[in-house]
Amino acid sequence: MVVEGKLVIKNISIDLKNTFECGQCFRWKAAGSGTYVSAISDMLVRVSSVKNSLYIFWQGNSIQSSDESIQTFFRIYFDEYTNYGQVLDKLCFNSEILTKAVNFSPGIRILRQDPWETLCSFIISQNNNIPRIKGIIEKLCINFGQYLANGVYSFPSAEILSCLSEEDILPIKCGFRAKYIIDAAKKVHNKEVNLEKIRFMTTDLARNELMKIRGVGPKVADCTLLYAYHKLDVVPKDVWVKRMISLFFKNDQNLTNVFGDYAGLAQIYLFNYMRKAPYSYWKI
DNA sequence: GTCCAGGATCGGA
DNA sequence: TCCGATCATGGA
Repeated sequence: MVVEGKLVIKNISIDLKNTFECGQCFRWKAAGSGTYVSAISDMLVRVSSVKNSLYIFWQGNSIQSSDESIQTFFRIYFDEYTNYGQVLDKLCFNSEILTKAVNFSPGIRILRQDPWETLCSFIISQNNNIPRIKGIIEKLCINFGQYLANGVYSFPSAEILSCLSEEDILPIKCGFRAKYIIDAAKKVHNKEVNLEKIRFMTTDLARNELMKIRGVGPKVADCTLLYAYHKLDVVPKDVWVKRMISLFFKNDQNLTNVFGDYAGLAQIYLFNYMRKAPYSYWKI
């Protein structure tokens, strides 16, 4: 049985291109005319934004949830209730580089993605580049996910992947990360690492819990905390962020003691700026 | 051919 | 505790 629904969120400041292509997620695809398509859970989802309204359409095959609970899910997924304008104004007030970054790519919102998909995606991200990360995740979904519609597959569950061996996932060409994915799937499925309990843990405990998985270090754990669990103070430190800090901040400074509770939000704007702005924009 | 990519692990000092 | 080599893969 096909279930469909739609939701319009009014008065929300969001730039879909900047939000979906800033490096926090890997599966939203441009579908023309400013529209983006992806799979969330077992739903095929299509979104577009006009002026200050966000239009969300979904269809699924076996959705148990009520229409109302799905609407609530999307309001939280797109972080409707955080006032980005107010927060960013405050953060930018004392930071010239962040002001440039926000002006360069405005409208980035930090999504609340599925913890398992986020964890698995950032395990794949290690020592890798974004185009290839997307390719590997795509192959993972095609091989082991469920076909939805329009060429879109769901992300395979930890349960599905926990039954596989490293050899089984050779087709996705993830290299040395194969053993990490399998270990993560097993530990998440048997609740040795309980992704639901992590929601209620302090940041430090949650990070240590995630790092019980082989191939999950501080960076992968922090990306999961920020992009799935919405810990907005967490700053994942990759090569770009380290590069940026060495260029624009003093030795004893880090993004946490400059931007406080929203350092992770500052981080995604700065990360995106460093990667996409021409060198002449941000060079000293 | 070499270098690098949203890093983590391992062994040796 | 810290440091360097190594881990697959593919594009530049």
